[in-house]
Amino acid sequence: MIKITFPDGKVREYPKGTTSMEVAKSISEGLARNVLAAKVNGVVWDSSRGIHDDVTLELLTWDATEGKSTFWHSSAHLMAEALEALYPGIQFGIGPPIENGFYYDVDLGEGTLSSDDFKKIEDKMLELAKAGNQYIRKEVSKKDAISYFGEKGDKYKLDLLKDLEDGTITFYTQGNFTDLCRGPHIPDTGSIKAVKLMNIAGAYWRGDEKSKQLTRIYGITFPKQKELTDYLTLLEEAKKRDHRKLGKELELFTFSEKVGMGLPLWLPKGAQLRERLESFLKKAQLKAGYLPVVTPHIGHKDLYVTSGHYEKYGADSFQPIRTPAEGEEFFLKPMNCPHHCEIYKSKPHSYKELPIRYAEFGTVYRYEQSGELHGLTRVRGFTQDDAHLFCRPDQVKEEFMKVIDLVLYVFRALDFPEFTAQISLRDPENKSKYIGSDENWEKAERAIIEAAAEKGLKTVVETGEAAFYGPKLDFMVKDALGRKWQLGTIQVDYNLPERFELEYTGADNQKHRPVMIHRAPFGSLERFIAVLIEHCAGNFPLWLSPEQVIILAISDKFNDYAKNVSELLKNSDIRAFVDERDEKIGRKIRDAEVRKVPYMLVVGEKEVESNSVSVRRHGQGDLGSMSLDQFQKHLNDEVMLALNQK
RNA sequence: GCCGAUGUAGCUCAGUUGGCCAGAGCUACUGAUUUGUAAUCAGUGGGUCGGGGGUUCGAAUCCCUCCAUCGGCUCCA
Repeated sequence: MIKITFPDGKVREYPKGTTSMEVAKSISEGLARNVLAAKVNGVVWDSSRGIHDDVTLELLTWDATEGKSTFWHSSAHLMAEALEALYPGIQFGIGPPIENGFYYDVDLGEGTLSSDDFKKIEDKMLELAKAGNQYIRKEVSKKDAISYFGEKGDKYKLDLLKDLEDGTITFYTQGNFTDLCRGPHIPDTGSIKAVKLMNIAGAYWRGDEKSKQLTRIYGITFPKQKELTDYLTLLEEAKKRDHRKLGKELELFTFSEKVGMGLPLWLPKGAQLRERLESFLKKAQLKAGYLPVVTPHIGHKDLYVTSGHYEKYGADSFQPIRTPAEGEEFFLKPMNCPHHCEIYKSKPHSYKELPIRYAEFGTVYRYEQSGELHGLTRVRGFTQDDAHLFCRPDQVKEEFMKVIDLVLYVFRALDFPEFTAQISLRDPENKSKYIGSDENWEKAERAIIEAAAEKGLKTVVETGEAAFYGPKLDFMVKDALGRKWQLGTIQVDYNLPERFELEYTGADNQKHRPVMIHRAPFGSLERFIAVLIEHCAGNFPLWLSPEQVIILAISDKFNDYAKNVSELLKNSDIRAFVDERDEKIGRKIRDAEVRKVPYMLVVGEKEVESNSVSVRRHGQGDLGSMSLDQFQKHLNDEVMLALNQK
C-alpha cells in the first residue's frame, strides 16, 4: 500500500500502482469525469500513470491552470491529427499550450493555408474528438524514435530528437496520430467539445530568423460550447478597449503616412493628457531629489562611438545626418544616457554629492522593423521619462528602493492594473558576456533582489535576461488583449561609467567610478498611455481627463449662464467646456457620455434661478443639484483622493 | 525584415459570376426647432474605391507590383 496526501492534508491509502484516475473514481464519479491530469509530487502527470510511492497528489480539472494547459496541449495534438488527415505529408514542428489556447508549427511544403481553411480543420477536429480516442503514452528508445520519424520524413522531429537523451523519450498516440512528446495529456479526446482556430502566422523554426519559416496555427478549445462563446465575447469586449480604437474615437492621437509610420501625432486632447502625466511625475521627482536637465535631439557620432551604441546598433539605426560643409555625422538620439554622462562630466564630483539624479523627458528615435510597429506601444519616436542616477556602489540598493517607491506611487495614483516585477540577472554559465566586475554584479543583483523583496513586489526572476551592462528590474503589464508590455524599468549600468570614464573623488582622495542606474517609471509616455487607455477603457481619472467638465444648457437661452459657470471653473484650473450647440439636452448628454467626459453640468431655468448646477457623472447618471462651490469641492475631493494616497 | 490577411467618403460599413453617372448611417455645412438627463426634423456637400501598372469593349470587382494597416515570428540600447 502507498500513502497519498491530498491538498487539504488528508491522507488515504491505496494499492501500489493505483492511477490518479482510479483515485479520482474512489472519491467520486463526477470528479473522475472532470479530471484532466494530476500533479504528483508537484509534477504534472497523465492521470492514467500508476503511482508506486507515497506522494502528494492534486487532481487537476479545467479550473486549474495546469489542467487547462494539459487540455490545450492535448488539443494541439488533436489539431495535428486533423491536419495530417487533411494534408498528407505535412511536417510538424512544435505544438505547445499557451496562455490562451495552443498552437502548432507546421511545414506544408509547397502548399499554403489560410483562415478560409479553418472551418474544415475545426470540423475534422470535432469529428476526431467525438471518437474519444485515448492519449496513449509509450516510452521509446532514441533509436526507435529516430527510425519512426526518419521513415515518416519528419525532419523537425528528428532535429528535436538530436537534443534528447536516450531513456527519456516518450511518444503519445491518439487515433492515427503519434507525436514525440513529453506529455502529459488528458485521458481522451472526448472532453474537447468546442474548437476555434484563431489565426495563422509565420514562425521561424526554433525562433531563429535564419531558419525556415513554418506556418503557425493558433487555436483554442473548451470542454463546453458555452465557454467558447463566453471567451469570444470577452475578446470582443477587449477589442473595444484597444487603445488604437479609443485613441481615434477620443481624439487623442493619430498617425499619418506622410509624416511616417510609427511616428505618433498627438492631438490636443492627447497632448493635454501627456502634459498632465508629465507634470505629475515631474512634481514627484522634484520631491525625490531629481535634477532636471535638457539635451538636444541629435548627438555627434563620437558620442555613440564612446557609448558603444554605434558599434552595436549603428547599422540598424536611422542613418546619420551630415553637416553640409564639414561632413560631420550626427545621429538622432536613440537614448538619453550618453548625453547625461557628458553632463556628469562637466565638472568634478565628490562622494559627498552622490547620488546625483539627472531627469529628462527625452524624446528618442529608434529604427524599428516595419512589421514591428504597433499603435502607441511600439513606435519609432517616443518620449522616455528618463533619469540617470550616479551613485556609489554602496548606494545602489537604497536608490533602487527609492525608485521602486516612485514607480509604486505612480501606479497607485493611476489605480494601475496588476503588474509583475521581472528581475533580469546574468547567466552564471556565461559570465564573459557581461561587462563589470564579478563583485559589483553580485552586489547589484543582491541589491535588486533584496530591494524588490523588501518592497513586497510580486517578482519573477529571469536568469540570463540581464543586459550586457547590468542587471535590471522591469515592470511588466498586460494590455486589453493580454499582450505583455514592459513599462517601468530600473537598470544598473557598469558599462557607460567605464566608457565615459566617469569619476568621483572618494573620502580617500582617490578617484572612483560611480555606478549608473537608468530608470523610467512610465517607460515611455507613448506606451504608458496606451496601456492606461486600455486599463481604464478611456475613462481617465478626473485629474488626467483632458475634458473634466462639460456644461450643457437646456436651450441656448441659458448659454450665457453656462459660459459664466465655465469661466468660474476655469479660474480654478478646472478644464471646463460648454456645449453650445443647438441640440436637445438628451443629445448633448449622449455625446458627452460617448466622449467619456467625467462630469456634465445641466443648466436651465431652475439652475439659473437658484444659482446652481445639476451634476451628472459619466457612467453613473444624475447626482442632483449643487451650488458651484459644492461642486468644486466635490471635484477637488476626487482628485485629492487619487493623488494623495501614499 | 519574414509569413498570412486586409485597404471603398472625416468615421463605421454595404457593394465582386467584371456592365448604365459607386451606396447607407454618423460627422461637416445650411435651415427649421427652444428643448430637463444617452441620438429633433429637413436639405446640401463630400470618394481618381490605398498608389502605380496590366488583362478587357468595359475593372472597386481579375492579375502583377509598391505602400500602409491588422494578427503573429524575429528584434527591441
